[in-house]
Amino acid sequence: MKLITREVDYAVRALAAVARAGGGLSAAGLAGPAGVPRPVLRKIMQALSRGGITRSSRGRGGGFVLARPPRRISLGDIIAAVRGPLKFNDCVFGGALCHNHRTCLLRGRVAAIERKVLDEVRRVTLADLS
Amino acid sequence: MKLITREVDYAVRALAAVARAGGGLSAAGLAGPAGVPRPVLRKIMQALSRGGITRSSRGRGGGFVLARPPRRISLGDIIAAVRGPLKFNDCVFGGALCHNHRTCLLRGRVAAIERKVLDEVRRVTLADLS
DNA sequence: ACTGAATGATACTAAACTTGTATCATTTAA
DNA sequence: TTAAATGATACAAGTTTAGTATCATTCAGT
Ligand code: FES
Ligand code: FES
Repeated sequence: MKLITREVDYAVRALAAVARAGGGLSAAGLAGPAGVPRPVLRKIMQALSRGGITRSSRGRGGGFVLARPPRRISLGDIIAAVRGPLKFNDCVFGGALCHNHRTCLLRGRVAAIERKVLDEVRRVTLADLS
Repeated sequence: MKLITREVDYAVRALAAVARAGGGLSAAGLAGPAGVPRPVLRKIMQALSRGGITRSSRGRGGGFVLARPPRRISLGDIIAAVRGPLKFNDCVFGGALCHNHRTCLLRGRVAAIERKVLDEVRRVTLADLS
């Protein structure tokens, strides 16, 4: 039951490195020091760019920069970009027609807990993590 | 990223049924109405008994009863019995010798969030869910 | 005693998700 | 023109979750 997957952890460390560096960093430059397989980091950085957390420049000398200051990038943003939006309360029967949807005993409670967790992960920013 | 797995959901519904029934209920008696595969429910009930949430009696006429009143059975207890203790912050590198353990940026933060979630799931009791 | 209904314990298969790998296309600076 | 970089995808391997199958053990009723 992981809140933080390995990819999220990689993402956080990579972003922290980018923040430190100031300038742009390439995936290769990030993977090496962090001990992350290069293709994996590439995939993660691509997700972060798609999610609007970094901006990328292609071609020779290209790389990644933060799209906004560290203080405005939250752990929640990072999780959302890498794994998709945090959803604790997805119906355990795969959505669609859940015959218990109305009488579900847990749905509301779990949704409430999810909201609190969301608050927490949004409160932690990259600035706190550097 | 599921806080509640299908098995936990099954467990909650089964326990609610046991609570309603007052007396003992067999796995067969529980599985049918809830629409859960019988062997699956059996496995879950066994886990709940091992976890001290229900007490079982074997043999003909046997079945399960709550080991304590619904108000004293929390969602946290149920999750722990069925899936093992809730751990959000397991080191994403599988524990052992994590070369980042000391410098890990996330560990403390995630542990704090985990504690809050634990508080929440412990606050919700079977009585609330029935 | 015997039988049948029930749980205890385990081993196994199948499906879903996470993690890591591999390619090819596109862009850009030198 | 070339080499270094990202974009986009497809694939393989590993891990976790979900479901199935068996056999052993207990116990009430006859
Ligand atoms: S199980 Fe589908 S909503 Fe609760
Ligand atoms: S990655 Fe191992 S402790 Fe953070």
